[in-house]
Amino acid sequence: MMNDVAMTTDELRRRLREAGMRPTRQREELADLLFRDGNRHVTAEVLHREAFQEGIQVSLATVYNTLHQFTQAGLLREVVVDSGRAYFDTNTAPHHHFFNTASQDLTDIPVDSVTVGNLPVPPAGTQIQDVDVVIRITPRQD
Amino acid sequence: MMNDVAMTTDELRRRLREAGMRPTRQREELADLLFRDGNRHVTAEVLHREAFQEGIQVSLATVYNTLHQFTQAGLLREVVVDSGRAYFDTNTAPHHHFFNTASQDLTDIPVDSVTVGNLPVPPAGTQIQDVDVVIRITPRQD
DNA sequence: AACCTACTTAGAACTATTCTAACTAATGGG
DNA sequence: CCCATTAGTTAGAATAGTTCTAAGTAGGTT
Repeated sequence: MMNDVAMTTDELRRRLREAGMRPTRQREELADLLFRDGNRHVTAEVLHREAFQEGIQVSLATVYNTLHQFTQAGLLREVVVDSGRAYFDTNTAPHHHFFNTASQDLTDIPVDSVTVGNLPVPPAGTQIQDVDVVIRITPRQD
Repeated sequence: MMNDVAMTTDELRRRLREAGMRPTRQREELADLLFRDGNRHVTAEVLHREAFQEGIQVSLATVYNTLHQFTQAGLLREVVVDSGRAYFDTNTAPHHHFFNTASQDLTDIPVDSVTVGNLPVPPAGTQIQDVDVVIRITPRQD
């Protein structure tokens, strides 16, 4: 199944219901912002500001709740690249990230252009959950 | 040069001087905690508590300052694995990490047991600074 | 419509971190 | 050795990001 980021309203409602969530105005409008224009990487603050600018009335608390609930439901994925704020990625397929430390900008790395080979054996009593590769980049000084 | 984590007082003083820092009691005692027992991964809170337990008088502000200054001087390296707190690693040689999401425990992955091959070309105008691999692990459910 | 329960919200609370500005200590010159 | 200079330390305030609380609101069901 391909990661069809642009999602219809019906598709979204179905997925919310499957996850035990009611399709509320706030969740639908935030989902529209998140999924209508292809892959995105947002923080709670950024999404909240963007909603406000579009005239969508939603509190910051609801933005946080929604981001976490969507993540639980598999609609989003959290990406850890900064020890001060959480980023959420609409692309839930396995892939890795560039993080521009100067601009705080997070972008996807095309799946096949990094290969992580030769995975280590996890410590006794544990199992691997995820393998995250973050390539930190800076503006090039010429 | 190998990463000689256990550092003599003289070696430390030299490195502090090189980085333009005076060798103060607080910096020397924190350095001792950090480097005397091989590789460690600490948060500011943890190091501060540990110092307190050993009878070392140092404020939390100084712990933060010291961790950042040591990082600047190349004695430590910050590892980003949690969007809520910063971890610092005494091992500054290139290597990657396991992060146990249940226990919040961070451990090194032996250098050669992961290979990241086939690095992608960074976006125009940028250059690669670091490649961080974090393998998130959980307790195994049997 | 009425009821139940999930959802949203403002604001308070909390956690990690940084800042401020007053004191203290290391260093170097006389 | 003492003083002046400047870096460093500190308590506490401030800030940033996030979560919590408890009161009101709105889906969904009957």
